[in-house]
Amino acid sequence: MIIRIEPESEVPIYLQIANQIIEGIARGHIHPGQSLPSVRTFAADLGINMHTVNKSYHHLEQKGIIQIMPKSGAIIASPQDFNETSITRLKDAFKPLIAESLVVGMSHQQIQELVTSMIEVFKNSKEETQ
Amino acid sequence: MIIRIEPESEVPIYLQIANQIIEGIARGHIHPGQSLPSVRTFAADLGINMHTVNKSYHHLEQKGIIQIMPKSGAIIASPQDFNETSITRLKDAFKPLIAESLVVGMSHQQIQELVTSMIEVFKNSKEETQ
DNA sequence: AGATTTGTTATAATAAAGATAGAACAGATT
DNA sequence: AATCTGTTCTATCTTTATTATAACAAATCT
Repeated sequence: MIIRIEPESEVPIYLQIANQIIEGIARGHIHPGQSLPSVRTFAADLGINMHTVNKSYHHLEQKGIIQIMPKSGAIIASPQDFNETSITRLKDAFKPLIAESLVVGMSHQQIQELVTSMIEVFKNSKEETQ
Repeated sequence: MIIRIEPESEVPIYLQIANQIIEGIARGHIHPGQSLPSVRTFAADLGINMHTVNKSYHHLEQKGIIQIMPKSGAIIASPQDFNETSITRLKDAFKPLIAESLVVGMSHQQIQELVTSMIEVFKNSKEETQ
């Protein structure tokens, strides 16, 4: 999986990595059960520090998206391993964005279309990879 | 409009304020053209620093949601004043959330239902207020 | 078994962001 | 004229983000 880091971005590097891993799973480039590169080799590939990658992994583990096996490595979790709190957190994250969309003048339909088209993008690239 | 600040939240105060103002507009508690409290009085009401409120306002102005009249005050902008870049930024913000929703195991329908129910919440409280 | 790789832990340093504080300025409002 | 407004400036403090070394012990590989 190819990950690109924008050092000048306002979003921190460890979140850029985490988000792109999540995207990679959604697109089917990587699958549950597969292992992620070690924090050291990943950091070397990206040209960044080991601890930054480590922070990404723990961020993903906290979300329940990966499982870190101490002294061994990290693997992508299966969807059935997720808890209800994941969805609660997602709701809280969606709320301000939907509010802003409405304030900006988007209609109910426009917002739905935006969401649908984005889901399709992920599902399409998943079909291509499978 | 009532704004509640959680000092222990991981989301910065200036964003809590901005998000709740956006929500207030979406809910119809405040309307385009209306003026926001001055940064000093608002800060006094919330028990926080003037500069934190000022940062909120400039954050909202950058999004195009309010207009700051120098040396005078801030008013809520009208939806027609918004540019296309607002929607582009929103797309980028939605992307990681939708990816995560899919990874967590939510179906296309479940995501749509989540979005729809949230939009309804805003629209309902808007009808009540009007 | 021995060497290597793994995540973990600890300490340290730097830079940026978030928040507060106080003060002064000049335009706008009353 | 007095007050209120956002603006600007300096300053301090805390937290977060990132990098840098180093050492440790469990897991893995050869």
